[in-house]
Amino acid sequence: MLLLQRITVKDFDLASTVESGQLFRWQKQENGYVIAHRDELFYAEQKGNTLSFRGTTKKYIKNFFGLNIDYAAIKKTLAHDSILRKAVKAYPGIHLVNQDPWECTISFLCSSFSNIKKIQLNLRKIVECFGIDGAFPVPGTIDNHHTIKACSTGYRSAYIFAVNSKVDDAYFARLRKKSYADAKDALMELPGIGPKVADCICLFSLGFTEAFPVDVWVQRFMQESYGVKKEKEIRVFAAKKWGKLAGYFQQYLYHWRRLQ
DNA sequence: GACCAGGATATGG
DNA sequence: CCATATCATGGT
Repeated sequence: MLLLQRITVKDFDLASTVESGQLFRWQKQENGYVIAHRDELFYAEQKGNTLSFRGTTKKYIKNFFGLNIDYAAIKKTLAHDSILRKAVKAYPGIHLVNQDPWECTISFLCSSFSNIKKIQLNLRKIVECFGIDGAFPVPGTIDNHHTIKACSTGYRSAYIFAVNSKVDDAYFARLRKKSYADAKDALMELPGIGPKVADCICLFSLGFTEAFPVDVWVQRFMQESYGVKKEKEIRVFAAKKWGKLAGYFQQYLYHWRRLQ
């Protein structure tokens, strides 16, 4: 309880940001959240415009939660579209989280045809089996196929095992320097990473805000609201309509439509 | 291009 | 208790 540092925030809501399906290693507490990410472990809570935290630095918190991004401007652009306005109004404080690309990759490899509860279970077990002192295992160390399967990852275990030996932190550093299209193409060469998972990694961990992950909920929304049905057409539509802001919109849409 | 497996969890009947 | 749905991908 002691020694909470404070940051004044605006246009930010911790709860909907944490619970909007971008992050998986968190636990809800009475007043806030314990959040684990890569080798960070911190606690955060919010009361009004005050975000309080302990266990990490102010710099990390600001970068992780995108607190220096001008969300008022993003939402203003968004408000031109009456359909999107509803989604944003419902959860006006959602931010995109700036994740570690390695943990993000493993997380979304687990996500295919799964659900948030189960992904959380998978990651909890992976950290138990392969991590050291509760930190997320470093690239190259999720290296036992049998154990990965014992983490309830099912058929995804083969992908996790293969990707573990194909990437490292330097690989992701190189991706950041590429264009969005090139980074996505590179990711899709990895086993188990298709367009959806590649877009999640691009959006949540590599800073490509034009990435527009299309899952069942986003697909439903896009069909209902704009009459675009096919996954590929949806991505083209979103890129044309929203450009660099597409990823922000996706996050509002996903959370809103899922909780309908 | 359509269909299908794989597998654990939660939810609705 | 059983049926169904779930932030997909790769193989046939």
